Amino acid sequence: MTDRSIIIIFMSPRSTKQFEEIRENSRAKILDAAFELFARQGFHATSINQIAQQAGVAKGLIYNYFEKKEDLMHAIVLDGLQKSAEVMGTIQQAQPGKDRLRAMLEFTFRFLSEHAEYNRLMAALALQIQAFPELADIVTGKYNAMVPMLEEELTIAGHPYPERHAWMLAAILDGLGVQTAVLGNSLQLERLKQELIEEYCT
Amino acid sequence: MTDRSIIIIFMSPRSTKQFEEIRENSRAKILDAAFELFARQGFHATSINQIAQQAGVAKGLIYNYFEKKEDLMHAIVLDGLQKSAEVMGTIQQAQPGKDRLRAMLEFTFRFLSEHAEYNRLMAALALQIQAFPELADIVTGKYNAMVPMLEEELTIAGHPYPERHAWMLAAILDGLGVQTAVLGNSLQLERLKQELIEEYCT
DNA sequence: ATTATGATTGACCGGTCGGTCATAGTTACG
DNA sequence: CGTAACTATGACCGACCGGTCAATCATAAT
Repeated sequence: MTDRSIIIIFMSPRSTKQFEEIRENSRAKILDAAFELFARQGFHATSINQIAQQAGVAKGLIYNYFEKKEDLMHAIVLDGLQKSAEVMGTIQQAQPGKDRLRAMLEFTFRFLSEHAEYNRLMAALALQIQAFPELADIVTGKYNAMVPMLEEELTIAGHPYPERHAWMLAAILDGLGVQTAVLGNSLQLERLKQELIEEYCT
Repeated sequence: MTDRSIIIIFMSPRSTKQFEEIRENSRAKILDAAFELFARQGFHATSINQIAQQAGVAKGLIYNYFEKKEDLMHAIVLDGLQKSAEVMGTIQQAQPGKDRLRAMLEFTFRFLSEHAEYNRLMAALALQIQAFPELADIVTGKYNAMVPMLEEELTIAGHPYPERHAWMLAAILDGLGVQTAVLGNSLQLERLKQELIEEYCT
């Protein structure tokens, strides 16, 4: 058994790190293209050829990085969930109650306006979650975690009906997701945000 | 030019009325199948062959009744919009203000639980409305009409912040649509309805 | 039985789908 | 330069897509 590191150092045309960079770059190009097309047209209406073209890459290369078309969706969704989980982590540093509630609302509204496409993708996924069984538990889990979290913050904030308004707030945020997807930027998100903050964070 | 009615009366194997019944029956079978599959799997994930099989009909027959696959979607959506418009017409008979608001909520919640599939179909359509340009104006029109209508009722009902809560209420109802699609009947719609009524109709 | 009428069928069409794979391209060492 | 190690290509595959249409079926008056 030869020492693999020596083989790599002495025989490989590029360093491991160089290959990793190349791979990461190609993978990102493919995921970006797939994300944009899935969000705009939906999963089934988007073909692998389209993704390859948009990414500026040959079709076959996609299958060097992802086994099936479905795996593109998985990677996109999991990436997004992880990023939003990171943000939620930083939000936990805010003072519980009205401050944290405000931070959540600020984040959600910024997300709605800056990442409308991801929002649309997730909404479409939610409606067809049974077609992506490997994502089903994760997504429904996030859904179910939302209401109790809001209820706790409302309680701390001293809201008179924390239970009732927790699910209302959750439904409002989901509904805004759909409405931005349908009506686009004709929705005055900034104004709505201020009114929600006034209603729940003052 | 021969008299066409005489030709029909004396030469046709079946009366005009019989033919109409046959056509209406077949059309309904096809639309029912298409509706169920579109709602469950989405438009692009559903093939004409599948629809034909589910309807118990040959593929070719579908094209006697509808020019393109898209037209099936159009017919389904327009049928649904018309039915809901009829219900909304009867709701207008209720006393403006809290009574009418309650009637709207009762209808919406009954619709959510009894026609969850149609709700899911419409939500999915809303997210991809640009793929059905002929429906875009109609659907966005319904969307835009919702908030002012709620605002008027809230005003009459004497709500302190009718404008703010009109869009909140609209968002809540949209959000519940998504949530029922994702979480199914684990959502306790009846309880949520009672709480909304208590919040806005008492 | 024949006929006219319109509903119904399913083999068939060109095209596109997701996915494969033999081949080519790129680079850095010996 | 030749070779090793890996990325990248696109022609190609069988399956299935939406859509067509000549042929068949069912009926009821003659």
